[in-house]
Amino acid sequence: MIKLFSYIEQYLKLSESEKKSIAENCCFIELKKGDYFLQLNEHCNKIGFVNKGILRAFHYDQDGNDITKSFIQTQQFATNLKSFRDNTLSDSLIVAEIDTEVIVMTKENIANLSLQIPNWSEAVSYIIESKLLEKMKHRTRMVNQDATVRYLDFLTTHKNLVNQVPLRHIASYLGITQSSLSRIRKSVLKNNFLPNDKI
Amino acid sequence: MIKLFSYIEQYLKLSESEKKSIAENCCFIELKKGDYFLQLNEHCNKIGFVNKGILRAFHYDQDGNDITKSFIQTQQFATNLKSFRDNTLSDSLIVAEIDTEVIVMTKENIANLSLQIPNWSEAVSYIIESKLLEKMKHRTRMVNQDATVRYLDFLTTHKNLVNQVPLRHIASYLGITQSSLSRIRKSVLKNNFLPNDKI
DNA sequence: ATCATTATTTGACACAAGTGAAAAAACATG
DNA sequence: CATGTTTTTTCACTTGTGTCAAATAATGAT
Repeated sequence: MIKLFSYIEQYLKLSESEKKSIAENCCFIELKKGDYFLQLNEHCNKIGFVNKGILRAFHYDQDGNDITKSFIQTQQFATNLKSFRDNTLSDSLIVAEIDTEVIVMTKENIANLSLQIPNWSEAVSYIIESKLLEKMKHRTRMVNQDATVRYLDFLTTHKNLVNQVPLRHIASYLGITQSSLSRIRKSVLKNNFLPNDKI
Repeated sequence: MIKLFSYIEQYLKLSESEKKSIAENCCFIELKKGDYFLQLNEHCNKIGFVNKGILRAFHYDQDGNDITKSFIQTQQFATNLKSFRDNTLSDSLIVAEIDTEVIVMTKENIANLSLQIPNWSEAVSYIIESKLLEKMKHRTRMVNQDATVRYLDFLTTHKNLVNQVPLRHIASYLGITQSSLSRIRKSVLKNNFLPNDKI
């Protein structure tokens, strides 16, 4: 819970009573590796804050391939924002990559808090937009870089992830095949992290 | 102005007096081809709504290459959201690709309106988030598709754009070189829009 | 119209990445 | 630890894309 408070306080100073309100408006769940936080075609009416562990958001493409959209690490949020906002069915799934602790707030929780904490809604919007902008910037970068640079980028933006999740998920996240990622890893190792003078 | 009203009314019903308030809180500008709507390192304190024409948002990468981030067509918004929200310097530029009419609202205008129109701020947030989600989805798709599919995608999502902007800008938007785009266009034409059984 | 400029296509070649299958390594379970 | 399963690497081969330069085509200004 401490982590959640300090996260929110980056954007909105909280009094003790406000923290209490927040604590009363969320619940703590533990997911085992492979458990789903969000299923396909579920109405996503919740936001999860990863306290510990790793979640992975993905969807199935037209050929049924599992395509990773994001990895959600400690102190990051998990939800399908489109489904959450518009009450539509989720087109993506969120699964625990390892045993994971999640603090969950429902839409109702969040609405309750907006009555109890001044500027709560504004802060929530601000956080959501910030996260989206960040992801956006990252994705835009990915379109214009080759696979090796994308992988090196990934290593720095997703510290300690590379040995905790299957490489095929990283490959789909990077938009390359697993064999290709394997070759890139080899070349990165051999060339002492500076393949082809990149980066 | 009519277009702006009908756009906003997708999200928030407006009374006549509210429309009047909006009209009083924006200004209409005409940009000639090549004119900038937003310069590098400017504080972006405005949002533009394209009434007619085409704007293009881009940035310079580490090697000084002009990389197109988006094309902004009729009834779409132009701004650098990060700079707008956080009062930081813009790392991107927005230029008119052809002669373009833009309805401009400053941050101050928007703040004024929030005092005059109930739910104005919420609607603005909602619109911004929707746009971000849309762009995000699109970008994520781009990472996992090959260049030909991305180009065909582009043709459908950016109707009538292909013969109004230089191909090199489309190429950088798609994350490929101009020669590569040229070859793709050739093959798409030859194969009657169905290259390699794709799509 | 003509010329200069800019945009687009093409060519030759090298390198990057995909494919499908098989081998090797790592991991889990009895 | 032994076995079966999953994950990762490797192989041979094909296709896609980048690079750089040159050839065409389109555009704009005088």
